[in-house]
Amino acid sequence: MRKNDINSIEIARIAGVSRSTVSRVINNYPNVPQATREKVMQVIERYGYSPNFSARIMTGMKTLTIGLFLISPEAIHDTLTHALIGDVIESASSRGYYVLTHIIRSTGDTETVRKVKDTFYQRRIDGGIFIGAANHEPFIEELIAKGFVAGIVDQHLEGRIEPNRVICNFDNKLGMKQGVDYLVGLGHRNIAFIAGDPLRCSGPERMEAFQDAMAAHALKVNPDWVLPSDFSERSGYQSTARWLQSISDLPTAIFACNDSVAFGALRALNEAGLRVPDDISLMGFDDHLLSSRIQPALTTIRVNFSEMIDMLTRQVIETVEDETQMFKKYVGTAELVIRDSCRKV
Amino acid sequence: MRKNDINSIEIARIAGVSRSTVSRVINNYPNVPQATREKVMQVIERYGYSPNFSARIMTGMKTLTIGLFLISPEAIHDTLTHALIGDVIESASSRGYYVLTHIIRSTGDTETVRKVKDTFYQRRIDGGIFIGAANHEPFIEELIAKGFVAGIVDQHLEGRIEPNRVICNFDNKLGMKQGVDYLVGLGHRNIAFIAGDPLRCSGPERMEAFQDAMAAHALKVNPDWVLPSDFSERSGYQSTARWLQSISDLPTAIFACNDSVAFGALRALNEAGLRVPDDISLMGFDDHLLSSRIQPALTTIRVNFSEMIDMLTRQVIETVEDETQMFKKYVGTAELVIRDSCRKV
DNA sequence: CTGAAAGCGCTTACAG
DNA sequence: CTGAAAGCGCTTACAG
Repeated sequence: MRKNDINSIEIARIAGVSRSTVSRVINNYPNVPQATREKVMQVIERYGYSPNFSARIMTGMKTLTIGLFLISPEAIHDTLTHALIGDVIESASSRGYYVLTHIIRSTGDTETVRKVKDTFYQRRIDGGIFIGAANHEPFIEELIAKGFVAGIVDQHLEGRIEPNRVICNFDNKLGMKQGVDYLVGLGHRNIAFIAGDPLRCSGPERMEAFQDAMAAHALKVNPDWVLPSDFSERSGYQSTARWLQSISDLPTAIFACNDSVAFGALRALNEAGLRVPDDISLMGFDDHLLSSRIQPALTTIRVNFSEMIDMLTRQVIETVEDETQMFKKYVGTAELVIRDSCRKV
Repeated sequence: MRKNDINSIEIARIAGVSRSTVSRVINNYPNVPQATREKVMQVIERYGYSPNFSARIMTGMKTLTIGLFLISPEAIHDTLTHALIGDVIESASSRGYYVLTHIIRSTGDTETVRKVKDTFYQRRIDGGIFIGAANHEPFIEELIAKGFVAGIVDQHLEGRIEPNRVICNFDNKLGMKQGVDYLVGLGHRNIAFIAGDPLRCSGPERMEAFQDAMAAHALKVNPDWVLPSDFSERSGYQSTARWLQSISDLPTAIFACNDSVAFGALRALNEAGLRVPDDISLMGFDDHLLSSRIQPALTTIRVNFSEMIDMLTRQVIETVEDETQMFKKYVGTAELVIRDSCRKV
């Protein structure tokens, strides 16, 4: 009772043809006369037959499934990540693809990594998308080397342009420049920076872009004012709290590597009795869904995650379907959004 | 190069045993001597072998995959739905399960529904979870009748307690009672209600609970003050805007069937020049992530979606793994959260 | 304890 | 245009 108990051999018998012909009809082979095709189709419809998926895969057919792998040490309660997941599913579904998702708590967990790799090796998916990966994550590189198609968010490897590699980024340089220009325009000279995860591509990239943008105004970056963090609200909070206790001089502004970190920093600042923007200005990056809602509304750099994910998903699918595709990289633009968290000094 | 080119027959040859034995080792059969087991395991490790997934499924093994099907006419941009998806993935991943997701734009789209059903019939998944389904959605009932395990959010069918049916709800009666009691306690007598999707279980259920709670205070529900809607912000907005133009008397409070609808209603009220809570009080249901952030912060009934989803996912997996499980239903509690959108009259 | 063989349900050269 | 047969890679009674 728990199986679709009719198979191609039954269909063939009822239609009075061979399984070969049934298969040809299903797979739209051109060399089937219209009359035969219709006769077979009628039987297929009548019995609600659809070919067994696993059996088809074993013959090397596509799975119409894209893998989505989230690399995240903590439970995923971040609205932004949730939205990214939704966007992948949305984009893939609209193209008739299923999405097979799994969370990788740690890339050091060999069993989970193994399961994820098997997903490719065993052809459960046609290609995969990775969110939260370190730049140059070895097991992903291994998959790419094996020829599997992989789409990676926030990744950059100089010179790696395999046709089965699809990557996407934002224009961090442009974004950081706009943010720093704006702060400098407000009169800020002493600007702290909360850095992102050094292992992720955009961590060092935003940091470097920040330094370049400062240098363009002939401003120095005070090493005591560069805080470590990892893109999470929690670490933004902890890092800022610790830093506030350790320093004597305060900058007039803080540029956080992203909005989540800015949320954490804001909380730490408030707890230390500092008001934003009256006592200190705070700038984020990403334009998180909540950024316009918090108190004070966060001035930030807007990037378009939905568009990026849609592009990435689309290109992964296109690459899967047409192996002659070339290396693809998407770089989303960035734009300053002025709200209430920065003020003139 | 694109396949895991070693198979059980090769492993068997190298280890000097038969494929049968390799299979027994992999599947932890008890009747394999320790020495043999280790010999085989070593070869498996060395070659990074893992059995082909499709081939295993064809022999009737489990897939360790749960389906997640979202029934939603529009693109999913709702934070709450995103969070639900994340929770399913989180819960399933923590139990070693993959999640196969697909969006169903319309249950009238026979091709998509067919693809979803095939997902069960072809054993691509061990069981499925449905979000956004109408109460008594025929194709889901068909799957349950066939013996597949299905977990359904927001569903209730009197007397349907098949062991492979898993459902979850919130205590709408309790929630509505608390909300109405609170409003009445603030002096409100004239309370409008924005109803949810009549096809979904909690639509009529919340409506009825509202009426019961009103009746308990001997209050009548004015039929002109019952607005249709479908749980979406858009419909909350449209319905409220239209209603405001059509009526002469205003109630002193509006109870929305959920927070999204309340957001829409709030916008319509503001556009009509009405202030919440000064001119009219507004109460939501669900405690949406944004409810504490909006202006004014929304008074609402809090339910715990994460816990509900985790429970549902867990029970679906347990039912899949142990067919002797009985019918399971989860009813989450509901609790009043007082914020700023309701005032005394 | 272990191997040979059947069986799962397809697709696709191959031969006609 | 179409069928018989091989092959995909497993698992699991069956027989020993």
